[in-house]
Amino acid sequence: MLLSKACIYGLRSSLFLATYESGTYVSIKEISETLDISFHFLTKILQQLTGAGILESQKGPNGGVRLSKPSSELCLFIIVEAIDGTEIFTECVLGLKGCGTQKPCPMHEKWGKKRDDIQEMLKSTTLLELVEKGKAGNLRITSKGDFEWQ
Amino acid sequence: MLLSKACIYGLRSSLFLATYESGTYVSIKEISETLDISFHFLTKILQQLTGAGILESQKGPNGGVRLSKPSSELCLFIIVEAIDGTEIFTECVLGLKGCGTQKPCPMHEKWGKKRDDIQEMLKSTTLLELVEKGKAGNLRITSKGDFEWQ
DNA sequence: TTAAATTAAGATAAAAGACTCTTAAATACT
DNA sequence: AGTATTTAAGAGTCTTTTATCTTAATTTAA
Repeated sequence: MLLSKACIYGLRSSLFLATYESGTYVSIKEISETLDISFHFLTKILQQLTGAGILESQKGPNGGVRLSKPSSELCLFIIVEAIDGTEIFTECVLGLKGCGTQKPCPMHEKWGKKRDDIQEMLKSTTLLELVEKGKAGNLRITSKGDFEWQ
Repeated sequence: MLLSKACIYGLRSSLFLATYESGTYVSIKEISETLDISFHFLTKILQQLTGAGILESQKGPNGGVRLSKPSSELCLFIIVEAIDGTEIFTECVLGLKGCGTQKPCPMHEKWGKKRDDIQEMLKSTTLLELVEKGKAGNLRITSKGDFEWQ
């Protein structure tokens, strides 16, 4: 698995938040129920995103979390970075520490290209783009597939 | 991490075995010491590769393991497949079960391409190719980098 | 100003992955 | 035959990830 579960949940939640009108807080309970993710676990993950400045949170009734920027300005990369870090974009496919152009492994060049491709993809894909694609094709963001795009 | 540690150790060991003259058994102890991998853990991993027909094993003095085929006929994919399985080449980047062309997620197409690229790379890369590359450039297959190509 | 709603934070538990230890089985060599 | 060497196999431990439970802090609204 390329991304941790925490990271995947963070991505799905961000995508879900991007379907809401900008500025409205959505409670974590609602997110966790809609996306079928453990509430307490999700709370911690979204705290990380809040800490990273990707989300804003509000306590109390009618509180919740929301995107800190327009969905057109949020790419997948910064969410992955905030939760899983950037190590996955630098680490050696053979697990060798310090593998790089200085002292590479035999796979370094080939793997480096694929890694960079993935990173580029995550950087160039915005939440807005995915929401538009999702709406247009009625695509899934839950395992059950019962999510209705607004 | 894309590949499990077990898988990485399997790949490194296979690469190491490919530096030996075809037919010679190499003891797991030697592999584990050279590549700095826990002996008992490695034993199990190599048992998996033996079970999958990628390696052949021989018990007793002067026993060990060896590649079952010429290194030119062994690609990285079958080693990954034997240890980590093929799920990594089919699973959804958002973790949605059953995500596919039938009922895709918004990332399905983009991620599918990257996944396929990686699979293609692993299928088209043989142990021989990596050994030749390693010898030519004195590249690393250990973390310490103290490995000497024969 | 009190009660309800909600995120924040810490402690705990369960599951999975990574690694270790022990014993058994097979084989070669003396 | 006996002994040392080596893989095979099973049980057990440690660590990280994933998930849960409990309590605290904040905020809205009646």
